[in-house]
Amino acid sequence: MADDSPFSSAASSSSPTHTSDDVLTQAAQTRLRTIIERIERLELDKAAVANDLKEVYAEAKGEGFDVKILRKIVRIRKMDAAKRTEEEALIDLYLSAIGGL
Amino acid sequence: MADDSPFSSAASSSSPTHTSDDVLTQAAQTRLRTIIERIERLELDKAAVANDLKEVYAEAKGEGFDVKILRKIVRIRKMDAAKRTEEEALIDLYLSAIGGL
Amino acid sequence: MADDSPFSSAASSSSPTHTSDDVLTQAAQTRLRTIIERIERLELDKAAVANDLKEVYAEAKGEGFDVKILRKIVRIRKMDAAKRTEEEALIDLYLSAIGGL
Amino acid sequence: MADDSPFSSAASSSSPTHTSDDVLTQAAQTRLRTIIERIERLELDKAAVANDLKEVYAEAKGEGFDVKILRKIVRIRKMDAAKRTEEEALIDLYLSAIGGL
DNA sequence: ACCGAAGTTGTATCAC
DNA sequence: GTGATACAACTTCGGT
Repeated sequence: MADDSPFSSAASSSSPTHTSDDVLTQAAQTRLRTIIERIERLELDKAAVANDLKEVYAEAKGEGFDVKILRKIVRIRKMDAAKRTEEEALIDLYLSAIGGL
Repeated sequence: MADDSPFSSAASSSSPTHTSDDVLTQAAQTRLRTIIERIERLELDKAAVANDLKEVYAEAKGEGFDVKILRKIVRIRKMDAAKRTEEEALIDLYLSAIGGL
Repeated sequence: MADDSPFSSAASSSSPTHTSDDVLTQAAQTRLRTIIERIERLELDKAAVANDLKEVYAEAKGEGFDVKILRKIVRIRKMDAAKRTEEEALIDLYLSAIGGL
Repeated sequence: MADDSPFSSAASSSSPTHTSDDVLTQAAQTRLRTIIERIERLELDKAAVANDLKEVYAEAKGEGFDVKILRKIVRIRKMDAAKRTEEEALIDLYLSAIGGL
């Protein structure tokens, strides 16, 4: 049961010169760096899209639409009817159980 | 596989006397009320603390301190602390990843 | 004090032919539809990026990297960046507080 | 128009020995420290209350209550009737404007 | 499959 | 009133 996974045991710091990281092979370190870079690149993309969304909402707001309501619309359209009904029923139930609003 | 959770299913209002549902047992209704009360009490506490904070900032402002700067200092100090915590957690994680200490 | 914002007030459904309200002008309705579409398109993009991220993590995991550690590293690096930004902002604030540079 | 506010102009660093902070008088520095401490103390309180809340919800969940619904209940009770009605009306309006769900 | 934790999103408050 | 910031809620993900 050989173990070549990057984070597993294997010995460390042969010398005090090394501040860190000789638990990982050179290859694994490079690979790790690549992975982190890909992730951070994707997070940038994500932020960009999020920003675009913000802009659309801002623009809509500028034209007089109510952003809060727009968001609710989008959310409701995403949610299926059954779930919605069920949730409303539970709310009513709880409310009446504690004696109304 | 008994089910004694407050909702389950079961039908409602056997009699018109009850404005509220009795899908929840009397006990569950009481319990629910208690929970809601505790929550609402805690939210009051929370509001009180928030108010105290506002007052401290207002007082500081009255003495000529720049609130925006104050907030930023507090924020940076919080970030410091958080980062330290995260770093410690990372170390623990590394340690466990290589098979405990 | 003209009001050309999409909602305002005004009454509804002059005729039973219309299932929907005509409180919104035809133009506003079209605009609204366009906005919703743009939003939903962007949410698709967002989901796609999120999916790519998941894949990178999954792949890394397949190579033996610990996902939790990876995430923490990314998180700490993000905090670093944020902290640096905050610190620069603080300096600017200090500078303006003492009357510019 | 004398200016004795802590953050205002006044000259600085007479010597390179001082890394910082002689823009503020000794008294102001002490005062600043006190303020920061009070703020951080209050933030601890705030965190404690938030934690208590979490516990109440967790406990309720343990007894079979649906946390999501509990939160909605609390929110609804806080929100006044008028607002709620208005919001629902707007949602219906928008929905019908774009031709239903 | 569930549970707890983390991240993300939406909302409200506050200062300008 | 608008933007920033802080708060709270909901969803997702990884682990068990």
